[in-house]
Amino acid sequence: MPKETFFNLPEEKRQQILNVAIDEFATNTYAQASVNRIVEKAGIAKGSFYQYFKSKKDLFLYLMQVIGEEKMTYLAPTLQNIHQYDFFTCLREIYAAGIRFATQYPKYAEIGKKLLASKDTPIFEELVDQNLPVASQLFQELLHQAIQRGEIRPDIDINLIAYLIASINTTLLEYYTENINQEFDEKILNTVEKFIDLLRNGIGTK
Amino acid sequence: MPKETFFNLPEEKRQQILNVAIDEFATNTYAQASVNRIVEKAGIAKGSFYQYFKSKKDLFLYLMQVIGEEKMTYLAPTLQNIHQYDFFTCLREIYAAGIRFATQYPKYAEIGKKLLASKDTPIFEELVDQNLPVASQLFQELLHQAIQRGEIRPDIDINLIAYLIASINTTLLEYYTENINQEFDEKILNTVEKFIDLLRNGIGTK
DNA sequence: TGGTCATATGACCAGGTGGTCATATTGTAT
DNA sequence: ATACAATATGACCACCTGGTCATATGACCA
Repeated sequence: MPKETFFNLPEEKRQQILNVAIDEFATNTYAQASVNRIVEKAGIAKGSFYQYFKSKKDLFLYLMQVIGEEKMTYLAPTLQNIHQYDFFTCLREIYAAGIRFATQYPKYAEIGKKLLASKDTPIFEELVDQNLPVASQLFQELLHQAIQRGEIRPDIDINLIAYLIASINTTLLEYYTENINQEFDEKILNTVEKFIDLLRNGIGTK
Repeated sequence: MPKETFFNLPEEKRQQILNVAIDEFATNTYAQASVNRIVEKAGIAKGSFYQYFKSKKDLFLYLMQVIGEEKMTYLAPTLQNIHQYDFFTCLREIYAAGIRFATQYPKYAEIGKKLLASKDTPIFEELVDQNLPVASQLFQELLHQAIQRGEIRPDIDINLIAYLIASINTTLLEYYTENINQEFDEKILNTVEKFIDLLRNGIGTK
């Protein structure tokens, strides 16, 4: 958590610092991101930075919290109605929410991607420790319920499929940020639809 | 390319240096890997390193070449008989070859994974420039042929599915290195089979 | 005016990085 | 034994890193 000094800052300056930090972490890994560059771009003294944050890690963890909360506002509506829909509808909604989030905050998505790409680094462990519900676990639960309701073949490997579905989320995002920049939601969601169809005919009851 | 001096080295010493380097790049990203650590662990002087290699990049690119060649010997048999089998058999063979390779040389696989995880870094561009045939392109071609032979629904999005299939390769590998260390080939290949089944019922002609 | 307190500052630190280079050591051919 | 080239060496370089700290600034209050 940032120090009180940071929250006492005028709104404008605080946002400026956060924006610069977001840029830095969206462009570089946690390890490669540089406090020196951040203070330079933000136009503050090195010493000031350490009046606001305990450390580079402190800033990053705070950023992750902000991003996480923001993402939750996108996911919450879906997660609340999760029992009203069948598995594939849920899945589509979750993917769609993720894509809307990434479209709205591409830099946040980039930071998340960079983080996932750098597992096995200390900062990653620290984050999942305090942020237990990894995506894959959510999908495992959904799959389990879907099987009980007879929506999905009971002979699938839940762990594997959940892992696959979770990673496809990232992959779909990557695919679109690489191949089709700035396209409209419609076309993106159309692709999600295609993928869900593929998945349904694969693991759904016929 | 390493300097001639490196290749004049006695076999044993040369291998020792390579092994240490492989360890270093399997444990760290290219950016995080340290020449200082390498020379220390290899028991050679810093100056000697730069008698053998033009730079850190020189060593890494050479390593990638060695790894690439090694992987090709695993893939070559499959790629040669590529026209004799249907799409899904080809796919299974390619996945299987990849998994056998990763089982045999887990450190090579780790280096490859680290590299893929750090796209958008200069070294990555440099590598794909001289190493054109990215996996996804191979799958695109296979899909195209399979559609012409009527093995696959013609209405799929080839780009997307190829990208998905390519990335699943990495994902499957990750899944197994994370969840089931040191299992026997049989079980791993069993999972590949499951996944291919899933894919077939999704995009195959019924 | 003087005192107090939160904040701002940048020189500085120890420790790392990739890379260089003058010098020392070795092997070999004469 | 001598000469010459190939190789080995580690002190050194400039530059970077995250983090510290004594000092300066300025706002508010008495």
